[in-house]
Amino acid sequence: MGRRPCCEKVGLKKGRWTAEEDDRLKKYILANGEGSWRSLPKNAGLLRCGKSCRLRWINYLRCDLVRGNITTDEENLIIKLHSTLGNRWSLIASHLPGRTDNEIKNYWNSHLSRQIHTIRRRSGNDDGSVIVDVARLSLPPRRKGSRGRRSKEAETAAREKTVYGAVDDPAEERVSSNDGIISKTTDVGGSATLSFDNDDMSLDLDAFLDWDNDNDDDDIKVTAATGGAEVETGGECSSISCSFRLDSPWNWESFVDGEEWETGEDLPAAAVVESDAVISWLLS
DNA sequence: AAAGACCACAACCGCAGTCGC
DNA sequence: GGCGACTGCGGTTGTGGTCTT
Repeated sequence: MGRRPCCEKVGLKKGRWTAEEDDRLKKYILANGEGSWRSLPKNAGLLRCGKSCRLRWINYLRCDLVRGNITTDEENLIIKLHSTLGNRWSLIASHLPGRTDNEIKNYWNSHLSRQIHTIRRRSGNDDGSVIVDVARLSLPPRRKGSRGRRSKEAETAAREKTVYGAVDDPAEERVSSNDGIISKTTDVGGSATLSFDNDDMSLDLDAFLDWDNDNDDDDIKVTAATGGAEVETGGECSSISCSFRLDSPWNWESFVDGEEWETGEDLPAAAVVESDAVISWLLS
């Protein structure tokens, strides 16, 4: 004998909840408490599956939910927790009061994974090595509803609204360590160089230069070098250099071993990319 | 102005773990 | 110990809103 479905499917309503349904469910649970999801719909006078009621309550109607956008702190925490816990959303959610596993899962899938999506298999290379697209890692998430490539104006406007690592003092540079992930914000004129010592890691130089070429205002200039020799385009590179205008706050996320690095300097030898750790984290 | 593309998020579905009989 | 009910979790899908063309 097979498992009985959680509820009789016939005649039950599906899809979006109405305000009246929400009201009924909320009143019932406030009066009778959570639980007994199977019998709840009938008792509350709802033509819904018990699982649907439970989900609606947990993800939307509960009083202790935090409304509003995920903050930068929460985002950093999610990234950190995901690096150690993987897709165990309920466990991750337990560390973020007022946030639900569904909310975090959706946020990850729609915002963070797209940034993480910058890791790609190197085409034509079957040794499992990967490419990290630093340009895309650095771009803020797209706004809802946008499609395809942004217009230059929209791209510039969105970048100006970027809130990554806001810096109060223009001369200040902040570096935060996060289990091998360094988030670096630079908003002072100068340059920064990111070097990869590991052959398994490289930059998608084409994408990076394409992106740079789309910026008319010259707020960021990119040059690239392979083995110390500058190249103009194409291929992959072992290091990049970027110069920043004074009024162009920018954020770098890279994956190094926790050592700070200074504007205008190469990464210290101890701060080479830990490709294995990064790859396993990104692919987890 | 309209159509189509794309994204964010709500909701659904199937599976697995736990509990009680 | 076996079985079914219940619950919770994670993956996936559907829908509505927004933006571009």
